[in-house]
Amino acid sequence: MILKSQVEWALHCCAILAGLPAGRYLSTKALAELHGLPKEYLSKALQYLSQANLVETTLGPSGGYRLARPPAEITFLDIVEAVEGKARTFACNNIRVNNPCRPKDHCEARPCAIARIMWQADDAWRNTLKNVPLSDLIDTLSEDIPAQIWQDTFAWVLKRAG
Amino acid sequence: MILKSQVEWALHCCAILAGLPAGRYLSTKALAELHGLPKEYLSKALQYLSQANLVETTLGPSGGYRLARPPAEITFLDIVEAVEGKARTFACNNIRVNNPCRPKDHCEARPCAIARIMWQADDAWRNTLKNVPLSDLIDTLSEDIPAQIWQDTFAWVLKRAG
DNA sequence: GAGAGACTACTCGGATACAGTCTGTCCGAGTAAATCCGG
DNA sequence: CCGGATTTACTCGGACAGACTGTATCCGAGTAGTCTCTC
Repeated sequence: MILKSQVEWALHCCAILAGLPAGRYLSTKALAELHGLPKEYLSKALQYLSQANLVETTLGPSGGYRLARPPAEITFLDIVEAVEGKARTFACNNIRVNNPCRPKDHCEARPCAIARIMWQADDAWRNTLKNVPLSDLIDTLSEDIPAQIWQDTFAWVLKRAG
Repeated sequence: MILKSQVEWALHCCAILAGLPAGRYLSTKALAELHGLPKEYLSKALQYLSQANLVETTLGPSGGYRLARPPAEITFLDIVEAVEGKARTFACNNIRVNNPCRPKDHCEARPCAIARIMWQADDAWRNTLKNVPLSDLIDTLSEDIPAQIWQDTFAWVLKRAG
């Protein structure tokens, strides 16, 4: 079980979009070049973000994407779930009902104990992601990345932002 | 991203094996019938458990599997990792190095900030699973499942345990 | 010079192929039990 | 009746196909900007 690479791409793109001046858009083409990714496929990841109302789009020349909300109001979980879906990572198929010793009319009161535990772990995972807003990532990145590169990057981006 | 069904099967099988009297083995065939699963494929899940030294095997008539350690010393994480592998759920491809504004000789001091956060969530997930020993599952199950079914099941199992 | 209309070029979005993993199945090597035979 | 060799039947383990999701790509619908023509 491994998250699709789209998740990584979407997170990186959101980090860039979060640094855009208000009202500016950035195209898929620019985002793809910046990260060295296949433009057409990255487009699909951004579509997921659009369908989840995390980003807004504009068409035509100088069109592209921008965040639909301030970075402080977008969490990692929002982005991950937009790409991966909201389904739990553990699917319970209720195989306990196949137990030949179980009366056919027996009705289970609670979800399978195994599923409950696996879902607790899933909740822990999601809660961690839910507690990290996109703005936190920007703060961390601005500490990690040397100021020169940081500035150059956004100069590069602004030149392409419509 | 969803865990493979083998994980569910392995957990259920371990729960049954945990209830076996010391020294008895239970065959794949019996485990498959009990859970209504394809015997040959379930066998592969049990192989993972065997390779991880969670269970011991014996061949020949009345052969099968038994736990290699007391249930209190086997955690959910042990079982899940035996089947799914120990790789993190988020793979960082370091796409930040493709940034055209980054000097080619620049060496990153720390892992990508995005990866660090995703790995924190992964740790939270794993820690939850690590804190649930198999013995806890047995306790929960014996509360959930009506005593009659519980007894019938283990009578059924013992009849087939070699 | 200003405004309206048509044109163009660029964008996103969905529909379409390819690959890798998960799922499912098969058969062979090996072993413990059961059987049979001799003492 | 007892002990040992043989047979047997059952087990696990790895090798072999099919289905589904993830990956990658292409092309069409639509729009914002630009240019041109008219007033």
